[in-house]
Amino acid sequence: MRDPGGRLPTLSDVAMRANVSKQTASRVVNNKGEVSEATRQRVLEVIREIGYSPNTLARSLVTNRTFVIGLSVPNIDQPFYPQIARGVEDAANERGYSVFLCNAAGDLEREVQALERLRGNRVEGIISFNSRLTDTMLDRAVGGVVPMVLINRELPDNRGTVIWPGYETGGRLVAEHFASLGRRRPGYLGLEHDSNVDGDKLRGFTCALAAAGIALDPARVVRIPSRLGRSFNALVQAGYDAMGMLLTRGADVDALFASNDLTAIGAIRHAIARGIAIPEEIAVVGFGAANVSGYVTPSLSTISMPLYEMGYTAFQALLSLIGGAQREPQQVTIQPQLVARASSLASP
Amino acid sequence: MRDPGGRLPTLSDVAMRANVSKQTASRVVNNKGEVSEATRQRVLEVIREIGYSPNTLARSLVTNRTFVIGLSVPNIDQPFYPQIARGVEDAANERGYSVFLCNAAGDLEREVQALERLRGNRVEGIISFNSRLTDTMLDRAVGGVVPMVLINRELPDNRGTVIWPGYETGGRLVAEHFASLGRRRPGYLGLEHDSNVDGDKLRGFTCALAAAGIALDPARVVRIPSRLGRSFNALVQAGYDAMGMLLTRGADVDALFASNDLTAIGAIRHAIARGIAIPEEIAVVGFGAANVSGYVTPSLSTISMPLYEMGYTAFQALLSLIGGAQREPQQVTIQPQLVARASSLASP
DNA sequence: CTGAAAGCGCTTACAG
DNA sequence: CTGAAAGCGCTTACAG
Repeated sequence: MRDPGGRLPTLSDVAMRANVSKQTASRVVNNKGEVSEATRQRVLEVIREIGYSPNTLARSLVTNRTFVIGLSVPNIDQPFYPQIARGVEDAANERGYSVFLCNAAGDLEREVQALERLRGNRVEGIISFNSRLTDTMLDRAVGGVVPMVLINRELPDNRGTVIWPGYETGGRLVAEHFASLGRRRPGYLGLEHDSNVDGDKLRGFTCALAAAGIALDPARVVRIPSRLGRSFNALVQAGYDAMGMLLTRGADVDALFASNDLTAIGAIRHAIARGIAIPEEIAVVGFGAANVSGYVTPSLSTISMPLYEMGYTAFQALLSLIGGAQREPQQVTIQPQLVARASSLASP
Repeated sequence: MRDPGGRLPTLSDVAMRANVSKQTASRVVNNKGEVSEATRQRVLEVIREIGYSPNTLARSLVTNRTFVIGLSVPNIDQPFYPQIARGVEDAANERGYSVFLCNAAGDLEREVQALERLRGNRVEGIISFNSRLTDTMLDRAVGGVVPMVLINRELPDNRGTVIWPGYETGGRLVAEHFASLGRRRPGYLGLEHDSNVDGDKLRGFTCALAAAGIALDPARVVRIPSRLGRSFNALVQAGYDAMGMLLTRGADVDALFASNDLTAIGAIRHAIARGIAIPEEIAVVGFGAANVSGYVTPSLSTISMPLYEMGYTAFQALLSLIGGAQREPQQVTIQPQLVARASSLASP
């Protein structure tokens, strides 16, 4: 256990019991450098005997490499993030890296602490999703010295890599979908905290609507005031309430684009509770392709982001920063797709 | 960045520029030991100037403490696990600990590698959920020397702590629910990989049924052959298929207990696709209280486990192992609750 | 209130 | 093929 036995066996212990130098023991542990077969076997046996496992911390101290990266997300307990996390971790493991997971929970102080802790642990890089930190906070936390890949956010000096999902394209796809369905009174249900993300979605939506000769009436736009990192149920509830506001306001929408699958689900539930037929009276499209969206009733049309691939790509981008292969600031865009389901299509 | 500038500033750099010894610099960094206000200010300024951040690895090497724990789950991209992970991480952060997350993905080799990596990083303890490793594999991987909390699994020599959710109680609750609804032909839909977990659920179910004078006909029991760590959609599909088997077999069930919310959802979809009314013809109850379960149609009755609390408790148990406060092997049981919804109740 | 020395467990040149 | 020495960045007794 901990205190009683004290420390774990070290390389010196191995060396001593095998009658070789630490140096030689190290050679067999790392399988590098020439060692006679006889001594190799002897050392390996001692290792097995005393249950030796190399102390990675000590190794890192001298090699200056940890093979660890940090991943910061607002809240792993929301759809989207687990799939992204899997993508990151799978990519990382394939290259011998481990992942520190941090939930920022939409709390600035907590996010700063998490980043500082990551830096203290000398992670080789950080992937940060939806960071709400200001440029200076970010700089202070990581000292502007840890390679970073940011998703949904710009970087201070164009250092590192920015991954920007095609939110604008997503908004455009929804607009074209509505137009093709002959819906002329579209509405938008967004999230305030996601200002830049939301802005992109709305911009794509508005532009493509305009191109189809449809105006987006401001009376048909609602933004949910909310902080990041809310729970699953809280987001559904927020969508429910927002739909209430929209309807109470008397907005006669015949199509609704909700910027998040969970708020879309809430909005639909509110509409149904009021006896409004979905999609006949209001066609609804969400965003994010959460797993849930295929199993609600009516099944939810949504803009699908390749989440796993996004995580996977993020790690690859980070790795090329770590390797120093990439000098120029880079911007990666990932394109979404429309998945049309019952909530927007006439016939299920 | 990485190679170019080379290493980050060290405590020696701070000491040199502040004209003090490393020792004194260390005292102000750690806020421990007496330092005159003048030198403290001088040192702090230098720290800010050169952007010094203590190297936790070096510190850990001498203190023999890392304040890091490992968390191994089959697949974070399934409901249940994210909420548990949040509970673990929140509890850990409150005590100054960080969490290494590992997805075992139902792959034994990957799980062993993950554990070895954790040991190499000298995590102070490990929480492992649903490990499929044999006792010997587990022992080899962690050297029987890292404090562990296992969920859903026994420990080799009764070392550490075992958390066992009240699966048997859960099964009993479902049986009593069915009995009170007057259902006399219950069926069971389980997962093969979860043999011990499944066994408990089934045992509780069977016993309580018997107590109510109802027999569980083996023809009404199906077990899905499956490996651990499957995706969300794969589990729903598995439930869909299993329901098909049950119905094809001609089992005339009037109530179904599915051991997992996702397989329950799949089973319901299959039934509906065949024109079977839920709950009128078959009452369905799932297990796990996944977030989704409240939003499908009909909403899914389920056995609710306090997932977040489970994670939180797991960390606390681990901490008491780490502190050496606890010597005796401990077994913690967490009790579930029935959440009755439309899939089992006559009126929604 | 401050500092010189030793050591945590490893690897990296450098000799032989 | 093998080893003695130095050092990674820190903290811990021990002196003054």
